[in-house]
Amino acid sequence: MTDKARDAEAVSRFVERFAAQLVEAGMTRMPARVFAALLSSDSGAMTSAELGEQLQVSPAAVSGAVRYLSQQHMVSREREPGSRRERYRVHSDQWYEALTNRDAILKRWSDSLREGVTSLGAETPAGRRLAETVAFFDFIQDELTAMMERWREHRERTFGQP
Amino acid sequence: MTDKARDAEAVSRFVERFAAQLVEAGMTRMPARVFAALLSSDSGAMTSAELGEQLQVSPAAVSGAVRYLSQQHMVSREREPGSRRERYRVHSDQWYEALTNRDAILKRWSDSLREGVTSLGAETPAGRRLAETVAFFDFIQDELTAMMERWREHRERTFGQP
DNA sequence: CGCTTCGTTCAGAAATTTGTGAAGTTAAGG
DNA sequence: CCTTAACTTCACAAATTTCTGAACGAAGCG
Repeated sequence: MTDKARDAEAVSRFVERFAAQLVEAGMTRMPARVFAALLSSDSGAMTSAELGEQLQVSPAAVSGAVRYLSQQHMVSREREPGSRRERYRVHSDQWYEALTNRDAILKRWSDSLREGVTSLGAETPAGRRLAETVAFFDFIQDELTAMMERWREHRERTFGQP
Repeated sequence: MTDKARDAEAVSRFVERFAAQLVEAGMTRMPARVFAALLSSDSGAMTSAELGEQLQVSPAAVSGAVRYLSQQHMVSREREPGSRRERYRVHSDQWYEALTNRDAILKRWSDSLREGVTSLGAETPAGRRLAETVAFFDFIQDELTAMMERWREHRERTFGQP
């Protein structure tokens, strides 16, 4: 068994294992696998063909997964200049990005809950519970922002330049 | 249309709307609907029969949803003493609980990633990326704990006793 | 103790989701 | 321009998930 083969096997084992964890946490399978594969590639970027081969799936499946992932800001696409190949990349601070984008979801929850407070009546017990929930989400939102800022600092201190 | 009927309609509208948001964020439909229903009830607790009626689903569906929700620590079960009815309850700090339990997931991710660092080699570029990801999650974990503590304080100041 | 009322579990039907193959689109290279 | 390579899109097949109805189990009440 060559070094290269050994690596491929180790990589694959990690990819599938980690992807399974992501799935368990609510992510769909193919995007999870693609993301894990990118995360464990040395360059941090792979072409559609490479992904298809590693994961043993069709180009169509890769395409779908990648579309989903870029909507979620979990990968970015790059065109290799002067080639029809496209590369999909994870940045090392990709989780940071992804988490930041959860803000949008929290915002919508807040809005929806606020409507609930109005329509159920701010004076009713249910209204009060919803109001408290709104307060929680607003609090979390502010805290998340601050937390991400601290991470950026922490990261620079620990790993060098941004 | 009586006051009660009007309320029921307004409640239902909110429940379905908010549940839809939860679904959009990855939650399964029935648990989302049950949770939203509990959240917008005045007492914060409902019986299986009440949930079934409000949501127009079978007892079996309620049972399944509730099982899921209590595994996720998003509702608690109460036995009404001297009755075969069971009540399912959301606490006002239920989100706090739920988020705290996400820690377990983060922990498993960290562990899985650490394995990845070892098996891919800490000196490889991929290994370094994974190591940075581990650092991120560990950071988040600590921050979450602190954040939840701050929320408890904030909540007491704003809404009165714990 | 049996009756009755809730709740749970389980097998299966229905609906949704997921991935494939094939056709379509865009853009590089001769 | 025409060819070819790469990705995307679409219709469909397969697998999975989700909810129901029915049978079962436990616990109060007469």
